Amino acid sequence: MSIAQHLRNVPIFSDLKDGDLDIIAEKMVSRTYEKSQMILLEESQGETFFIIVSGAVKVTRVSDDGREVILAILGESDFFGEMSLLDGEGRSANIVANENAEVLTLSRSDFLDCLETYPKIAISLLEELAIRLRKSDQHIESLSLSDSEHRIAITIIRFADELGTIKNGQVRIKNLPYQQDIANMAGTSRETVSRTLKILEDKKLLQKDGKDLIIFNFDEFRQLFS
Amino acid sequence: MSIAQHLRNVPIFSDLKDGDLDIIAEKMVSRTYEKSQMILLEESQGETFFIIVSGAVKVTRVSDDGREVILAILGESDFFGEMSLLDGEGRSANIVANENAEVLTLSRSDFLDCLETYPKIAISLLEELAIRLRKSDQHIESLSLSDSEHRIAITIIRFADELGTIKNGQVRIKNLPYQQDIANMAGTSRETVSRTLKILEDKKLLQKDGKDLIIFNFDEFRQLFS
DNA sequence: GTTTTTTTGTGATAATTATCACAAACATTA
DNA sequence: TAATGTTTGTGATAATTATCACAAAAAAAC
Repeated sequence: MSIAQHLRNVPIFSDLKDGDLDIIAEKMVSRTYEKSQMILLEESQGETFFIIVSGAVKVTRVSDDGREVILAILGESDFFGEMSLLDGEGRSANIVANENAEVLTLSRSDFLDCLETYPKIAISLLEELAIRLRKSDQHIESLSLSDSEHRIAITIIRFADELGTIKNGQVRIKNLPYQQDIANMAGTSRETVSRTLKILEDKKLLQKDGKDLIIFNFDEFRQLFS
Repeated sequence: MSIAQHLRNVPIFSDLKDGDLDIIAEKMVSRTYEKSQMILLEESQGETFFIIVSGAVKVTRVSDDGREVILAILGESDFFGEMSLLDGEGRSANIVANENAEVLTLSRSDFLDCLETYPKIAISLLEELAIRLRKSDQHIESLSLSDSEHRIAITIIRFADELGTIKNGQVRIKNLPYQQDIANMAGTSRETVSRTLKILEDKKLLQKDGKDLIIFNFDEFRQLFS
């Protein structure tokens, strides 16, 4: 698939005409990263905008003593790197390839030019940031008010929304992330994730299938926990 | 002060020329709310953009069983209501007047017109949302990784940044919010806030002075906890 | 197909923090 | 100023969850 064709799948570019897409596509550069490779380091100057073509990355913050919080796991057609381009601050998070990943990059100046030239992109980006802010707010609520079972369930719902495939009411999350990653997202410990997944299985709400996870009735599951 | 003069203090409008400010100012309507009055209700359709002229509001989410998380406390020149205007979803949070408050409002269509007409506003708004997202990320990190003492200290730092006045290295937060509100922001209990404030006083890091709170050495305090 | 490494499962224990129950301090109103 | 309502302080206890320490299972490397 050509770069322009990839761009068409990215929400913030989807409003543009083909010609405009081509112009932007020409400015983009493709890069690949291997699993576990660091893409962006916190505190470094942010000078690039990224779009994920394939694979997945995790957005993390790491505390002084090395413990990690996962803020999000992003997949195909998601983008990142815009924040420090916009507010001029340094990076606020690390980005690591969670699987082998192919990305498209746009330089700071080309990105800002884009916003000026195509106000529609700016507005789409506003929409996207509003959605992310909303998700953050939900995340904060969940961390503040819920016990670990709920937080873990909500984390699973986020994975299902992001990475899952639906088949008559049943969701399959292919390649469920490691328990440690789930824990780092849910703000709990790896052991608690292990125990809680078993509890949810005992309650017949979900089931492990190799590396995948199946949620039997996703609507019910969501209603139960969020 | 005229409406246009107020607007000049608001970051997202500060780039505009006087003439443009006047045009926008004409479309705005002033409203006042009394302490504890609900300004926006979660789940209601979002049709208005708000700018705070005086007073303060709190942005909250409330769980089914009535417990509240405070996402932010906003003051003079802050704005809110943009999120559901942008992504078309219903409100994600409640807004309650935390003190008597005067606000300016702009209708959904006038707000969106503004973005189209003045791309600079859209870009400033992007910057502001990026800043808020960054703060949310920090909040998530703190809830995930820190113990209650740290979370409470970080909450105090947020208040100091938002509401405090500096005088030779010492910050005074006038009218510190109730312990219950601090608890709802820090994701802990009111009693723990009470006990922790005492611990921080014992450590000679801060001191209560009537309704105010004084942080003796703000730089040191920030360094200790964030 | 072994060996080695990584990931997951699980018990026992410790640490943190919530909750409950009041008392004290402070504000507000009568 | 007394009376009432709110907010804060503090002990005792209970509940939740982290941590530690391994064993089991699964995956990757040899």
